[in-house]
Amino acid sequence: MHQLRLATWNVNSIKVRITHLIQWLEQTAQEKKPIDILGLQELKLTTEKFPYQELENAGYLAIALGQKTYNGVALIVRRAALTALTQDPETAFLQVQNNIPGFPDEQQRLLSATIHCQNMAPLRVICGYFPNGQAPGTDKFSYKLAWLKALKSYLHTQLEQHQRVVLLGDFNIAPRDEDVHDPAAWIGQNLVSPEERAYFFEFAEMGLIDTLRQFSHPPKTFTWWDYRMMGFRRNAGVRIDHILINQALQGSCAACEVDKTPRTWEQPSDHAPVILTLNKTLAP
DNA sequence: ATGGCCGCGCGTCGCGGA
Repeated sequence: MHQLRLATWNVNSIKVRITHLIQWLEQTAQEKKPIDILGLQELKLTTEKFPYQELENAGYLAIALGQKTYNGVALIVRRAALTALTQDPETAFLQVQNNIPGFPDEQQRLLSATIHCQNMAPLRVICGYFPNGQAPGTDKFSYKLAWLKALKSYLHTQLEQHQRVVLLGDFNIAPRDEDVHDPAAWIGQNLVSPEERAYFFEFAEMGLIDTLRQFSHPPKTFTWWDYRMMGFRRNAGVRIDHILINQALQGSCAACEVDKTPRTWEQPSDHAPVILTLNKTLAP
């Protein structure tokens, strides 16, 4: 294949959603659009309880960083997409980094690894489950801003150390009013506050590109819909799950889409996956 | 219509999510 697909999906409990995940991976493969690299968020279980075996049976290798009940992130990669030298669990994920160096945190929210796929220059993939923040003025909001500040500093060093960087995950930030179904109703809330949005645009100033906005999409393209109030049916959602790439990858960017299919299934996650298609390149 | 959903845990409600 001359293309590589990266995706992000907040599964809202991997234990509950493993069947959906496997089904989605199989379905996308059948459609000749296999997911090669996937970042997961909100595992809601400890690392040792992660369903490594189910994913391996489906042809995927995984690393996970979990905790009981809350948070938790994972990276998975399609074994067939890896190079001959990296096709085993020891070498599929290189330079693995748990959480943000220098930012001690009980909450498991960030996982970085370097991945070597066939006919593709190595990718530094950073998978994040950004704090929700509850509401401006709360302790959780202060924690969110502190986390974002630490992340920004980490991204600076990552961009210096790695040629090709992908930052994907549940950012819990809707960057602009067009990313919110009813901007007036959201004024004063988390996800849309000027402080949170400022970080998103600082990432842009650092050269990180919001890939969905590289392409045209219908108005009201969202990635999360409230379980309540028939949010999905009314398309009352927000766009908070993102895939950002650095400028070295911009020329390889072929498509970015939200896949709403799994959100229509029985007992779905409240988030839909986002998929980025890259044209493969070995050029420096 | 100002509230409606979902997942988790030692739980029969409260918390967190967004």
